[in-house]
Amino acid sequence: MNHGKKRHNVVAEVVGDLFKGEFQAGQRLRVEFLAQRYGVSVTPIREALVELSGLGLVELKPNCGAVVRPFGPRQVLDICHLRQVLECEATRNACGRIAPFELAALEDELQKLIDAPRSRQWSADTKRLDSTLHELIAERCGNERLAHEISRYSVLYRILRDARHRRRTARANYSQMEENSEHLRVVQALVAGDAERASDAMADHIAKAAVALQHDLFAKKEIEADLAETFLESSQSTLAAVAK
Amino acid sequence: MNHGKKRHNVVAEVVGDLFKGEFQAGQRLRVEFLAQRYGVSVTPIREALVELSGLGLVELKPNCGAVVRPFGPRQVLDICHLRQVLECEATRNACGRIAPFELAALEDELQKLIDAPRSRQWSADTKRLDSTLHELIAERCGNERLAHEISRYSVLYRILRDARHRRRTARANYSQMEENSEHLRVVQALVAGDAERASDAMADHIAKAAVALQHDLFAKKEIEADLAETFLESSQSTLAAVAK
DNA sequence: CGGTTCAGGTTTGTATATAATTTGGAAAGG
DNA sequence: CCTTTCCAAATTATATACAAACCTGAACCG
Repeated sequence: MNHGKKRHNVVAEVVGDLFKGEFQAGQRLRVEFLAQRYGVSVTPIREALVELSGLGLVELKPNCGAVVRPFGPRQVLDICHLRQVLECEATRNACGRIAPFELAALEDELQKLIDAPRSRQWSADTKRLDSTLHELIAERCGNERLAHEISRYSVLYRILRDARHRRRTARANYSQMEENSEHLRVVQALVAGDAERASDAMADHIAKAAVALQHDLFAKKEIEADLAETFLESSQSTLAAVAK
Repeated sequence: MNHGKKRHNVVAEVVGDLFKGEFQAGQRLRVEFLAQRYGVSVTPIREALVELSGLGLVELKPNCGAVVRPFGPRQVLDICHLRQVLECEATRNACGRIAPFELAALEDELQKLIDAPRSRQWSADTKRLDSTLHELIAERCGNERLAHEISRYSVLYRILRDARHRRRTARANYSQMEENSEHLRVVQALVAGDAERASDAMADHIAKAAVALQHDLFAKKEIEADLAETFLESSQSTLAAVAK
């Protein structure tokens, strides 16, 4: 039943454990240890380590095995930064390549969600529309490779987001409410055919999501200096400069 | 002596064969076939396929093996586009984080190379400075992950560049001559602390390299429409818009 | 104290066996 | 003739055992 997906499962479990802080940075991951931990043989483990190395989560030294790379607030921010760069470019390029009726449908649904009362269903719909919009933009950006990279990062991001969701905080809910408005601004810019404004709206959306992630995943004191705020500000100043 | 690097070798050989057009798009790559072709056992092959999947060169379907993804002018352009996006962001962020004496040394060497006569040594120096500058910018961009992604793409790009070099054309030499001037403009902007100008210079540099690659790697008729020129123009119009 | 050597443990590669799954085509039915 | 169903061969995915190369760390020697 899960034949042919063991490697994938192992990758997901290791990523989860990494994000939960189960592994220390610099720790060596021995294949036999992992095999026993996850209840599979060493073959899928070895392949999973190659994949994790490609994701930049472990370093694979020849003849020396895998060591886990540092993972903390800084790395979460780096991931969000990459996501911002990739998705903004995709948004800029997707502008004009999405049919008006598709945008109209999205705009309609988003508007309804903004006015609708919060509920379990509302939360699920918000999540669904988030995926829909981001995937639509990636799919239509005209660069399959860019779409591929975005999908690579959405894997990481989704795990982070779910980890945050588990520690439901007031801020998380607040952030989810804002999400629909931020998405709406992106869609409206796309409708208007204004690529730069759409990209800026996307940058703003991802920057705000990054800040929320920082606050929810890590205790305040863990956050060095004010990395996250700096990220947001620099993002906004870029916007301001372009908007003239 | 080869121990611990077979997977890496297989990846390099498959990439080379892909770029040489040995494999058709959509073709299934059976592990046993590849094992025989490259003279290794199936384990390194499978691991190499996982890595190639991460590079986006093959698609890995569960229980169905690997199929090669399309590779042609469009894909080369996509690679260059990604490279442009990543390196421009790195350049913008690296601005102000590179010591003046390092920049001065680079500026000096570039200036000398521009004035120097062409020779085998000159060509080697040009290549060396190219790596030095791009690596320096990636290293100092303040985002390890961004640096990691750039390095991933430099692997692909370097193989493409070497493939072009094998088919030495007049255009290739001409393009290499321009390279030093383009690099110089990047360095000068960094010296001036002008992040946007540095990023724009980098965008221009990579766009021109992309166009040269297109013309050297593929016969004119193979190039659908005028993809490459479009890329260059859109890149320049973006620059123009930002420069106002 | 610094460098060398050596043994143990780990990774990497090879070989083989088994289970699960896909695939392609043949047979059956409409 | 076309569609569906089903089976068998091919292939992938996993497990396991083992040999060889290599790193690490510690004892050892100068």
